[in-house]
Amino acid sequence: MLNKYYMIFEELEAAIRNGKYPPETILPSENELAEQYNTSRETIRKALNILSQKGYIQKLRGKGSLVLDLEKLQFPISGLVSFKELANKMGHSSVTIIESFSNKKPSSLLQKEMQLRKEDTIWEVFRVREINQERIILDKDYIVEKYVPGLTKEICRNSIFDYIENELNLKISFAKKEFTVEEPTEEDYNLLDLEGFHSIVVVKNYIYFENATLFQFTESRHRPDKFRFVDFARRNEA
Amino acid sequence: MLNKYYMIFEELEAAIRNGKYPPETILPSENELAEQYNTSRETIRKALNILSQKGYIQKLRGKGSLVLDLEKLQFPISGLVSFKELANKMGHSSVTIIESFSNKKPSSLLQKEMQLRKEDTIWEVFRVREINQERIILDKDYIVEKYVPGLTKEICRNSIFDYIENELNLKISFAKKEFTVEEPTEEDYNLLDLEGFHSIVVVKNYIYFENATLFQFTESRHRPDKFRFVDFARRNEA
DNA sequence: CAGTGGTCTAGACCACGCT
DNA sequence: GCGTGGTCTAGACCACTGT
Repeated sequence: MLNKYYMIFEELEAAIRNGKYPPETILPSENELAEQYNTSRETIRKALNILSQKGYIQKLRGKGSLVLDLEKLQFPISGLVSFKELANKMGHSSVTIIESFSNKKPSSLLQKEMQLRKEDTIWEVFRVREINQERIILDKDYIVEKYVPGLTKEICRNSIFDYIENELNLKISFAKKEFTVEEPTEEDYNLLDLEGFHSIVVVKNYIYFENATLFQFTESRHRPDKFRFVDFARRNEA
Repeated sequence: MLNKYYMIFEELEAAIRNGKYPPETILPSENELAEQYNTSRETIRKALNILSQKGYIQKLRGKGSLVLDLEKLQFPISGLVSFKELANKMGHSSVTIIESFSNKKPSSLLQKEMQLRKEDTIWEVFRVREINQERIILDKDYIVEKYVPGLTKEICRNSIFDYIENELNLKISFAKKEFTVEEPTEEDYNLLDLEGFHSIVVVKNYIYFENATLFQFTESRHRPDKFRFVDFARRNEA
């Protein structure tokens, strides 16, 4: 990003992360920051708002911006993050196995759910994520071909998000996520290491571009013992 | 709220919800809205940003603010919502049963986790939520007495959040939520209707006031078949 | 009281989409 | 070229916290 306020956010984020501004301390005031970064107060406030939304700081009227304790509140898991990005951040040794890769007409259910035209085709990609030699996650991706052309097995072995954003230069913007718990299917038992488990966590993801077109539906099936989702929520997201 | 921008947000939200601005249409431009509401464009933009964060609209450069399909994206479940608020919105017939209500010294684990002083005491409230005559959810609340004095069984039968916000006039600000799946405990089997279920969804909630003090820890244990969590996430929360 | 964050303004320039 | 949203500014006034 080349925005001033986003760059300032990133600098402050880094400064908090590397301990320049430790938890329980107060950031320099908005006026001071405006001087330091040679900008206006409103621009500083945009940067601080992002920090606040992400749970880095709490603003205190008349006092300043309090740095929150990352240990207690942080979570690289929230928001829109791909498995690749996540595994990297967590430092796990992980392997992705392509179980199947095909281009087909969508099922009528999927066609309805993704509001596809009759002639539209999709990439169907099933991937198993192995962590420490155990098959933990089954990702079933359904991607609209006309929006994401040229997909290959090799790309799926890396990161589909990376391909979309850095090769195709398309901008992923928002997603609806839905979490439920179900009984494992035959497929789950075949593809994952589920000995002794009687349930599976299902995360359905509807993923949209900046222009509000739905281009991908992903069903992510997690072995329950390895599933953990952490979220930071503000009561009034003003 | 008496802020201009928040009132404008609420009006626009209502207008979208009651169909004045249907899905797939474009809102009046920021300049038009600024005139209509007799305010400046930046103030309008603050209102629109809230709509955007909540998944009501998608801003399209050069075009306008597109109204998104609530049916597809909405979910009164995200964020910080109490069971009471939720049950009301969903229109379920629900009953809250107080299993236990006591004031005690916290366990050493809880004392550490909530950063309490030696002399601090807590309210410990166990509540079972019954939906359609089935005991579905066990809520275990631990509330710091010095911050939330005067709690009673009767209040717990209604809404603790309501008491805190409207009687004590304290402002709940943010929370960290953590979702996992565990094996049910003896307690779960005793208090909930779990015949045939072998897992339980555990939601841990750390809840903070506006001044960043942690005043409540809640462990919410859900029967897996009735659990559903929906989230709307933007990739860059700017 | 001085300093902090919260709100609001009026105007500027830019990048983008459309026609 | 015109209208859209995206960014940025310089300044104002308010509410709150501390001394």
